[in-house]
Amino acid sequence: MYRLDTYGMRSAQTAATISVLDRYLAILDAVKESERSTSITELATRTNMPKSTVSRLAAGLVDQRFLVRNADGTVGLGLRVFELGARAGLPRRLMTAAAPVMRELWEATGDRVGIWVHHGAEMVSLAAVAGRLPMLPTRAGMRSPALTTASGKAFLAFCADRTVVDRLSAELVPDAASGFRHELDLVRASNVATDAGVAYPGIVAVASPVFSADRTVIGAVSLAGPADSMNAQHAAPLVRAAGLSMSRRLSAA
Amino acid sequence: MYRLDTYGMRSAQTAATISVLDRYLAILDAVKESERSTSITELATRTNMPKSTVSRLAAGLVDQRFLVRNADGTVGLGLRVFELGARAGLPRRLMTAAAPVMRELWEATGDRVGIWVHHGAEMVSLAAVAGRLPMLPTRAGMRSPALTTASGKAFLAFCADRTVVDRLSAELVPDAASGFRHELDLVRASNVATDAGVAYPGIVAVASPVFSADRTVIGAVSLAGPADSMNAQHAAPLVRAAGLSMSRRLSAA
DNA sequence: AGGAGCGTCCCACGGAGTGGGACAGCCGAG
DNA sequence: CTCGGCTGTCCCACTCCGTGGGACGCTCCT
Repeated sequence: MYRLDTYGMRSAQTAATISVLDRYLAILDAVKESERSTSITELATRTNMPKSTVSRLAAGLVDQRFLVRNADGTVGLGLRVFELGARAGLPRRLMTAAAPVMRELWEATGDRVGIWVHHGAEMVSLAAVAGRLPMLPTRAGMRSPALTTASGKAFLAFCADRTVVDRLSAELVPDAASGFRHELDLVRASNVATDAGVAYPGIVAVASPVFSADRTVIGAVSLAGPADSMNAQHAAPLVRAAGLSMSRRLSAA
Repeated sequence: MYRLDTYGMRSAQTAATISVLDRYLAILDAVKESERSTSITELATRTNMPKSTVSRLAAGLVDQRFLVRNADGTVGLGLRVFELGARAGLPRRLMTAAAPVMRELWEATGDRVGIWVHHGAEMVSLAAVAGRLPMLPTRAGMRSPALTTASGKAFLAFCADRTVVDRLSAELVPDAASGFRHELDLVRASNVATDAGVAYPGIVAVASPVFSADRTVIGAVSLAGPADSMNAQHAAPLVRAAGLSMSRRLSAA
């Protein structure tokens, strides 16, 4: 394993040697990705591994209850991943700090409230409170593109790591990239980012960054509602206040 | 690897060959178990592995963001375990079915409400409400002994798999075991189990089973409060109703 | 400087993981 | 009933990846 393959390997292929861990996690991811429970054969195709290997590895994961085996032979995510996930430090701290604030925001607006953290090219939802009106499936563990969503922009605007922003905006054509930079400037000035139906048509979202004690962004709080009933201008101060409040509570603890 | 060691291995030791997966998961568990973030050396002692091995394996887990590396070199659980955990099927379905009911129960009583599923000799908490936000686990992933807690007894009383009950009650001295069986009979008759300070001193808990569509128990809902301010007799009907309501919602979806 | 602690890296060794293929069970079609 | 196609599992020779003692570099104390 290991990042550098000391001997140059010719030919395309995947190469770069795959460790056992990669295989196990590929299986877990494949299971996660599929909405319902998954058959071994399906996993084999999705992960590009021999069926026999998947069978063996999956059996190991089942033994450890990272997967559960259903009566029909398919597998789903097991209890153990839940136990682990529920203990992940950063999400927990953010969530406990955010919970009461999210609720206040929800009571004040009735719209969908969510908290997000950044990962790669996406934002990962930690928790969401459903709004009263039309619902896109928003739930914990869900991902949304960082570049286009309000929460993503709120995060990126304050992201200290320039390389992250550069890498993401590299996918844009030059003038879109400069427009994007400009937008981030505005976000920095106002502490709120907005998305008016770009990421999800008909839905307006407003988001504000959340900072940890050392003043680095760790996520964003967002408010989203139908374009016709929600007013971004009106919501902005509320969301900004929520972001600030979460940051304060996070530092306090 | 594999369960049966075909050749008898003499001497004590651990033996029984340990697979890579076991090692990885031992590390994850060790990290989970410790409240705060953990050093590599500490993990090495806790898991009984050479430091060098732990370092390498942990690095792999960090690469995959199953662990996060803090500035001081310690590690904690990463975002990825959270993402996985948030998608585990059974907990999710139970939680979404349970959330509104838990909230009602909380509003009616003000006491601590939790839902639990069974695993081995313990009950695992899926979610606990102290605040008003549904779906925000206060202390999810926590474990309690199945034998002594209200939720454990509520589950065991209806557990179709006799071997589970037998195996657990095997640890009791004979007359305690028969007393336990008798108590389970009462639970079956009333649909509620009670624990008055045995598992946790000064705390009274009442629990009721939750059934899936096929009428098998999958967990329990519990209500817990301080012994002096909570009345088990009074709470019982509410908890029983909550259990029924959850079961109904679970079958409906 | 010296020492004690940490985490990482190196690399010869060997056992653990690999996966093609045989196999058994379960359907629905012929 | 028998066939073919579909599952998931098991076997086992081959080999490659994980192993871990020990060297190393680092940061803190004393």
